[in-house]
Amino acid sequence: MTIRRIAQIAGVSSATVSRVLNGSSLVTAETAARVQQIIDQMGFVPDITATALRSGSSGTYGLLIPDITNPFFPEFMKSLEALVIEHDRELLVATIDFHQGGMARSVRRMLTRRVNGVVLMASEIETEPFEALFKNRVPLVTLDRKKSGIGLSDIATDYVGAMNQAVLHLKELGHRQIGFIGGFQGLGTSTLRLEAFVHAMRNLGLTVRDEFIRHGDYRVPGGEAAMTDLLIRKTLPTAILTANDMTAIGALRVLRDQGFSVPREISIVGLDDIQLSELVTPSLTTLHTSRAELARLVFSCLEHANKRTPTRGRQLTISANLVVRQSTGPAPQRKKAR
Amino acid sequence: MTIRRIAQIAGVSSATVSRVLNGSSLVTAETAARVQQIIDQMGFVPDITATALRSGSSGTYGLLIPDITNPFFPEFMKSLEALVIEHDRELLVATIDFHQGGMARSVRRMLTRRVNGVVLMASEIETEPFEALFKNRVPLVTLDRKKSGIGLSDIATDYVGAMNQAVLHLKELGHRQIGFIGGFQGLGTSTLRLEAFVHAMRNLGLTVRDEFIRHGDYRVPGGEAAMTDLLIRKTLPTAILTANDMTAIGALRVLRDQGFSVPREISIVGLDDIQLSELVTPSLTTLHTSRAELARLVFSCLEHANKRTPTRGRQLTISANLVVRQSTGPAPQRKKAR
DNA sequence: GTGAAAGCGCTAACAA
DNA sequence: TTGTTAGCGCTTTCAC
Repeated sequence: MTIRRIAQIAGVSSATVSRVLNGSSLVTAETAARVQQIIDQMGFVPDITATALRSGSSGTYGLLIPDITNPFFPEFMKSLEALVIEHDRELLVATIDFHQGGMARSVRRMLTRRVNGVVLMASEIETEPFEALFKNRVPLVTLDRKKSGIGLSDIATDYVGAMNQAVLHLKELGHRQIGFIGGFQGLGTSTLRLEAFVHAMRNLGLTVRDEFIRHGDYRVPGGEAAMTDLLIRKTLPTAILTANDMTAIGALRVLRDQGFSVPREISIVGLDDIQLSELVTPSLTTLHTSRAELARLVFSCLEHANKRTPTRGRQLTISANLVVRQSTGPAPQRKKAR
Repeated sequence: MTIRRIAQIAGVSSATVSRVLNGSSLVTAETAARVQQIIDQMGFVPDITATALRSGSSGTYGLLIPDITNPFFPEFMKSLEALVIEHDRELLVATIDFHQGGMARSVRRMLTRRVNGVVLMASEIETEPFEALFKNRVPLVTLDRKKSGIGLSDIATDYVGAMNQAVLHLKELGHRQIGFIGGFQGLGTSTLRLEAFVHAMRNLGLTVRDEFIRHGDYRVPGGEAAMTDLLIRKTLPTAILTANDMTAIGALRVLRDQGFSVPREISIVGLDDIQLSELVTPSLTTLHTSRAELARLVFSCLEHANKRTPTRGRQLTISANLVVRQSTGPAPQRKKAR
């Protein structure tokens, strides 16, 4: 069933059917009604691939996520999908495999489908595969890269503000020896988060001790490994901040398995506030980032860039706020009983 | 940049470029090399929307999921996406909102994009929106509907076998009073799971008591509500099976909050074995279903149906197996100390 | 207000 | 082995 067939049945031209489908005001209400009736009657659904070809635009945005298994991403996707659908666009999701040049392949997939924009939910990237996007004038929205430019927008979380809240909370609970389990070493957002931690500590007059700092992988195993490693030492921090909730949950598991009591002996703070953080035991004190708000910002950057390209992208900021639950408590009374 | 432009530069026809792109053996290695070099050099990526229009097939499969926030689905998606990409196809994901006719809208989205098949990850459906799929000869793969036909395949989990394992496990631990928190009342897979529970109980000579049966919603709140409701009664079951892990986790939370000890006072069994089930405290004894295996079956049904339509779909079965963790233990010694 | 016709980028049947 | 050509379903000038 095509537009022409409908036209034939309705006794009009295909142009008129097209106009009806697109709600053009150039058609008599009468004709429109008649055509629409036939469309409904036949259950006709226009072929959007033809529209895409004709217009050179697929009405699709690409979403590149590193690990769909981290609940943060599905939660975000849900919000973004709702916005995208509401505006009659579509979302093409690709899980990027950091190994084996999966990045280049994902970008190619996006290019071949003629997406109108790409969202990259990772800051740890070789920029090279993305040259292809710029060359093809496909707008890109990134997170925490803090670089914007022609066709390139970025949304950065205010980790400094966030870490300040967390460290202040711990300081008020009497903690002085505070550790940090980060993301990947020396890369993009991981560096940002670590630096924000260091900044907050200094800002509040606390000393950052290198031996209390470890790296993870944004997943549970990384948090476990880092926590295990920290526990080998004689002196322990009384509280630990982490790069994200999954890391914190990994740390929590190791502590539980090794018989430590949280928060009595050690306090843990996550980052993201995924649904899961409320479900673990003890529930996780964490820095909440709004997935819905992030999705809104991402979407507005995409649409902005699609107004008329090439456009200068935007640099936006989003905040994170402390949510106190049960994984933080008063510092244990050891040596410095104060 | 188009195929014709490449042809021009290479001094060949667009047909030849097309052949090179599609790895046709009809081209001299020499010509192919020259053309390929120019393609690489120009960073040319063919427009798949044109191919789709021309061939009438988008190379895309649609995936309809009810709740991307339930970790089961991302875990499944990951496996399915890998398979789909490997075969140079694409996945179009739609979260179906059961309310406000979101189902019909999702189906329409799929139709308009000319997908080559749709996977419906829910059995509780009004069949009506799916008529449109059949009418347009789009193969459909469902779960737990136990109906197959022309262009309709189904993959059913062997809940009877699974529930048998779980009930046997509990029986061996001395449990006799076993309850069940199901999914939605009277719908598709929910009914299947409940019936399987009843079947297993009878099969193992145990009595099913209606007052120990509740319904949930496959999410944490549903499990919480059902558990809360069960706790109002004077007599409690000593063990509870659930329709899925999220429900079990909800039950676990309520028990913890109300000061019950799991598994000392009451045992809980989940279903799915999502990653999370290992992370909660106590870790969840559950019935493991393989996401990877399910994805393989789903994908094979899709490809099968695309060989030559209309084809008779298949009815497949997949098993679930007990994984014992810490949420189940010996029945408490109350009256029948035995 | 409506229709005729060209063409988006690609593929495949046919011709050479 | 390579080229020519028609046309997939749609939108959009340009006529009428």
